[in-house]
Amino acid sequence: MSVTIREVASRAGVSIATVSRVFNNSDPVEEGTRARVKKAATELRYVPNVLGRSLSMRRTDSIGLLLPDLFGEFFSEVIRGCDQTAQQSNFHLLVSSSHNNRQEIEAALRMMRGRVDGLIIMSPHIDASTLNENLPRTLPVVLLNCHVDGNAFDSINIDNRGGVCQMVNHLLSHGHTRIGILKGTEHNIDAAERLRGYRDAIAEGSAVVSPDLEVPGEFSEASGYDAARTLLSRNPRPTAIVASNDSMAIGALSAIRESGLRVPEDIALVGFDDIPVAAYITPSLTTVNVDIDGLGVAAITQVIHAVKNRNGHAKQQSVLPTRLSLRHSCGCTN
Amino acid sequence: MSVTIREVASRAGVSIATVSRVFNNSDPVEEGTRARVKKAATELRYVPNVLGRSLSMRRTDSIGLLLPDLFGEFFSEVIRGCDQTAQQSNFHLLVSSSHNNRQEIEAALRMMRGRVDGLIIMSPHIDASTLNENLPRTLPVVLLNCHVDGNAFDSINIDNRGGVCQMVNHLLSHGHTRIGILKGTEHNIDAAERLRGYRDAIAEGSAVVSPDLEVPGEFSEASGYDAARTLLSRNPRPTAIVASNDSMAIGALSAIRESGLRVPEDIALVGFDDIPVAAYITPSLTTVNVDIDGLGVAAITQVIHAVKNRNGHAKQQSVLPTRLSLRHSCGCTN
DNA sequence: CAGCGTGATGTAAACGTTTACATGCAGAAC
DNA sequence: GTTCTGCATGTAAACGTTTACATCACGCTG
Repeated sequence: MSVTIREVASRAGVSIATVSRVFNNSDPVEEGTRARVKKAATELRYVPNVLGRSLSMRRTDSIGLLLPDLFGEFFSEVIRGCDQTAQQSNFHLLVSSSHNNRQEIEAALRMMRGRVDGLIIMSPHIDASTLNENLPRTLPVVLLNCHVDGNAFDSINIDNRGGVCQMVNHLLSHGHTRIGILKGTEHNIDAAERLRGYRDAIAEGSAVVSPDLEVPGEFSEASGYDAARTLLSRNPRPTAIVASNDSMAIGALSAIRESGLRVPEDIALVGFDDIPVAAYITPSLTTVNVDIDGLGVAAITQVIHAVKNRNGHAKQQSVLPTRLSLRHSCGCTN
Repeated sequence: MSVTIREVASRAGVSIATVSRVFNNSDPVEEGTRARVKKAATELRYVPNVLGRSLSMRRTDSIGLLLPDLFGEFFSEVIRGCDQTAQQSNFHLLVSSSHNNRQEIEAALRMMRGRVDGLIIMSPHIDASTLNENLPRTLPVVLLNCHVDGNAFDSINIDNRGGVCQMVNHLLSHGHTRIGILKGTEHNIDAAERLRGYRDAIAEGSAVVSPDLEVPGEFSEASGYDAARTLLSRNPRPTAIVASNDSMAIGALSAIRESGLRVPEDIALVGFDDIPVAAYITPSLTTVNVDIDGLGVAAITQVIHAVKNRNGHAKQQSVLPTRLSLRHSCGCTN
């Protein structure tokens, strides 16, 4: 029942083409006519219908964002980074989350189809064939922390392995040789890469290698708490613990306290992500810093670039570096 | 360049109407024709264009979600609750965030127009006239934690005032009479209501009333840290601190520790929201529990109900109750 | 004065669907 | 053998825009 371009045209005594021209500044329109059209439009409270516009122009000015299950501060930051950057370029964000298996992702991909000009996908469950089968080849896609082979798609990854390597080396330099890890969610690519960094650095540093030192978890505070209790019951006990993310580290800290041990005096503890709260807990958490906000910004920038080039640009795979945020929980004293 | 219903029709040797009927199960189609159409569609990898569909059907199957600046775990939870519930009803979520003044909100409202069948708005900067001027009267809207007079819109609010009242009463029952508050972001309705709860309970409980005990902040860990330092420098010092949310409480905890005081022995500390991390910090944080996820679920449920009734239903204003999560930081020992 | 460019506007065909209505055809009822 | 009923399908008009092309008036050039 909303007012259309036709009603504005008839009230202003012009054709619909002229109204369109006024609203898009696409062709010169005489000053008097322009004023009449504008007047008619405001009187009728006319707002152009985006659907008709999109259908005609074959673009939607929206970017889709496919996320896994949301938790913690991490995704707030990603979404914030994406949305702000998108807005600056006059794009909108279509967010869809909680896709935890291939079927759900395929459904989500099909849903997005036609609704968006480009897509950012952050999902551990995606692979190249799923993408190729469910997406038109002309749709720009940026993969965020996905594990997809080849260079057919733009991708941005965090240097998970490198970050953990650095961190383990740091612990080694503190003199630790028996270092445990609280693993992240199974089949999650971040979790797998962080574990790989741990194993590589442990092996290279000639520290103790033992399956007993690797405990499963799933990125939440609760699972960090449980996993740490398991690790603390090992004999001999590790003298340092690497948590696969900060939330798990916070859960672990609680478990360590409960068992009567002190951090970092009796046991060192480190995390990954550097979420804001990491600096404020006691002891402050040594962790691997990731520029989360920057991740979202980079992804949007890249996908918009692709949209403007009609996906004809050279695809680019990049890895975002990480750096250590050294605080107290590892035994550093600054 | 994507394949349309017309190409499927011609390949299957039928009219476009029949193809549409097959895809929508809207009218009976003979088994043989149906099979031919399906075959042609899969061969061509046909996917119906949602824009054409929406234009014709006059619905988009999307719900808009307007949020203020995102921070912390809170909004992740809200978005998660909304998205999951929306998906169950085959709706999508169009998220737009970071609207911190009236102009940005109006722009966002206009952007959403035509793109969504219903709208959830969470913004401290909204008022009834802004809504009426920028939205068609037929568009279902649910206001989340907004401060809009009258009963023209559906709304869901958290019982901010009641939650803080309960909490202050609890502190009074611990024997505290000099209780400070770290205030939330200025002009934010949640912040204002929580402050009101504090003042009312303090007055009613005959505790110390003083402007010195109210310190400004803005809902982040950093501002909680700063505000707590200010409060600790008061003479006499408060024996209990109410933070306007958990993030501020965490910042405050860090400041209190630095000053050499113990929580809860020397000073009690409480928060608001009950974000997951609250249970895992040391001492565990006594806070006002809000069913964040439930907030999103309720909002989506209500807006979808409105969409299905073409916004002709009786509007409903509801207040979500809160309850205390008693842990260690207030001096409780369980 | 013929011819021509130019600026302002209108006309109508896209864009990809859904759907009311029309058509055709087979079998049943009379 | 009509007429009626009902099913399967086709036709064409929406839905609300943008835009290529056509039209027309006007002033300028040669």
